[in-house]
Amino acid sequence: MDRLTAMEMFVRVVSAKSFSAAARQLGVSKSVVSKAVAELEDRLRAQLLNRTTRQMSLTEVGQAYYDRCVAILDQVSETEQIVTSGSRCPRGLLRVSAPMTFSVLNLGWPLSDFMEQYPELSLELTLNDRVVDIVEEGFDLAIRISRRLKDSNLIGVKLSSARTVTCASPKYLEQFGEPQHPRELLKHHCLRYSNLGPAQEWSFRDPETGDPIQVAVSGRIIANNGEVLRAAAVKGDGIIAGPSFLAAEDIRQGRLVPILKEYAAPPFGIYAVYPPNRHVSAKVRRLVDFLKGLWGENPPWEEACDVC
Amino acid sequence: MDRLTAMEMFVRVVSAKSFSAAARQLGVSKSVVSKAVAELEDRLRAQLLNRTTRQMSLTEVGQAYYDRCVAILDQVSETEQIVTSGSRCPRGLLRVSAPMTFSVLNLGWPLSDFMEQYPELSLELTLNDRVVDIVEEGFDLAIRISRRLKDSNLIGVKLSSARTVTCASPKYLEQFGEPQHPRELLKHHCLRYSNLGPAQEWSFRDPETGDPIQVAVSGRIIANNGEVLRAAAVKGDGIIAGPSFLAAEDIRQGRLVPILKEYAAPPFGIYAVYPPNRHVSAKVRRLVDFLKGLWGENPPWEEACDVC
DNA sequence: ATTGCCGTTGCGCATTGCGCGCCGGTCGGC
DNA sequence: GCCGACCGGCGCGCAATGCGCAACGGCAAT
Repeated sequence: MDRLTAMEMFVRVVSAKSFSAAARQLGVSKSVVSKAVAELEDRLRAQLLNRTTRQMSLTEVGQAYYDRCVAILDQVSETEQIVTSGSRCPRGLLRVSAPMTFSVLNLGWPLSDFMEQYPELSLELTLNDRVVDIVEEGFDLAIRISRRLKDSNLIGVKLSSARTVTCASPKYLEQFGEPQHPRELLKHHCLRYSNLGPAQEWSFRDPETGDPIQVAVSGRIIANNGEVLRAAAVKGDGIIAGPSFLAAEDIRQGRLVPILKEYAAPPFGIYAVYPPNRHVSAKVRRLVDFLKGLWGENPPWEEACDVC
Repeated sequence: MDRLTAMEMFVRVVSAKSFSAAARQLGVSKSVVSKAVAELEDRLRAQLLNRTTRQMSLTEVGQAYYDRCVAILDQVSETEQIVTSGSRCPRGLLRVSAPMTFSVLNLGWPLSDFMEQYPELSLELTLNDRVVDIVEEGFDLAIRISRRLKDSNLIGVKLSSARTVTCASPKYLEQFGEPQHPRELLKHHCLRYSNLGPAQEWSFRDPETGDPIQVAVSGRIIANNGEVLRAAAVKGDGIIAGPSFLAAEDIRQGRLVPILKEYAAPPFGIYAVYPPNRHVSAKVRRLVDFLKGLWGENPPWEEACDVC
């Protein structure tokens, strides 16, 4: 018999001053209550209750045990309360890993709104363009931007999508001409992003055959930060192939002009990724839901790129 | 699965940082440990542990739960310690009911010795010649002096025996003559004890046939206290038929002389009586053992009466 | 004397308990 | 780079414990 259940039954018996009444209150047969108390007494090798047929009284050890049982049961229920509450209402610390550029542009204000909803929640947002080991480093959630989730033992939820937009400033295009085919990029100044690995190949797709086109571009500027490259592109330093969310505002304002639009590679996904735990905490679930509702399949950055 | 056992397993897993190690330490199969933790997580609807194949880490709620589990388990084991210790070593309050006269004469010093052995024990000795309801009034133990224990739902242990000794002072016998047969008591001043009920019959036994002889004695002094009657007898006020332990010292000193010795009724028992609990506490067990060893079947009062 | 309620106990049945063995996966040693 | 050891999880078969039901003895009130 479960020891805590036996304690609960014993406490009930004492407070009800009756085995039968306790059994009724607990919704079990009285034999269960009787056996529970007898089992406690056997384990403790002590008499807890003096049974007269007509009434019962606590022995001295029974009284001491009763007091402590009440304390223990209180503590247990308080503990379960605290722990269980975390599965209903977001609370505690939420550790999120997210890519740098995307988050700076799109995650700041929304997260602030999210946090306002849950006063008991703390957020630790770690911006990093590395692919972090989410469980090893103790993150609750990561936001990944990639064409395909390869880490199969993680749960990935698609939040939205984006695509790579190739563009340059009007001034640059005026000066160097607008390429009409990806291969022409070889003769252009391309602003390269170093985080994707040493091999700097830009991906396109043939609009007729659908075949991928890889172009090993070159250029004098390489950075591991999209914002820097974007600023360089706006300034007219070269052509940038960056995510739509990075270029959207500049395109909307006319500072950058999309090129090679018909050769655009398929869009990639923006995912929320978390460990495949059987019990997803409320804080993670709520944040994922929040992010899903935030952008959907027609996020603002895509809209901005479409209208061009 | 027992909730406390599951907590213990969880705590073990955390401290060992491994399910397998915890299982080995606890002497169970690892599937049990795995299921115990999984069951905890299911009940709490929360993830307690982040499992990587190679190592595991506590989640935030897991850490909080772990801390509280340790506290709860400490409290439980401390409680069991305290309660169980009472079944090994006498402690707490020992409530004893005992007859007045016998205890004043024979229980004082021995009980003092007994108490010296157990510093953690307290004694509440209630002297009373009533037949108390031992469980109703909350006594741990009662000492009963009677020919036969009739309260069958109590456990009775024979500690020793005594008998009724009929005697008078030499001066009384000189003045009124020594009766040679119980029936002659009808013509004597008999000092009567009122606690045995309204019918005042003294019991004897025919030494040849073994038949009981009942004599409805009379006399001008009735008391519910043996000491008073003994004092009266010593003073020469009449014949007393009292327990051997009451008269022993006076007989030894010659202040009282036994009479009608061959008509003496069979001895009666001195019993320790306690409720028929399945778990007899150490304090009761030890006191019973102590009292049994104290007198045995040849108590000092019997010796004193035999030599006469 | 009878009735009703008490706590306990035996019984039958269903549930859960356990250990065992296997699986996918990861890491260390050679 | 490959193999073996170990990890945690899971399904299986068997045994143990769980439960409710009903009967029992005891006691108090009627």
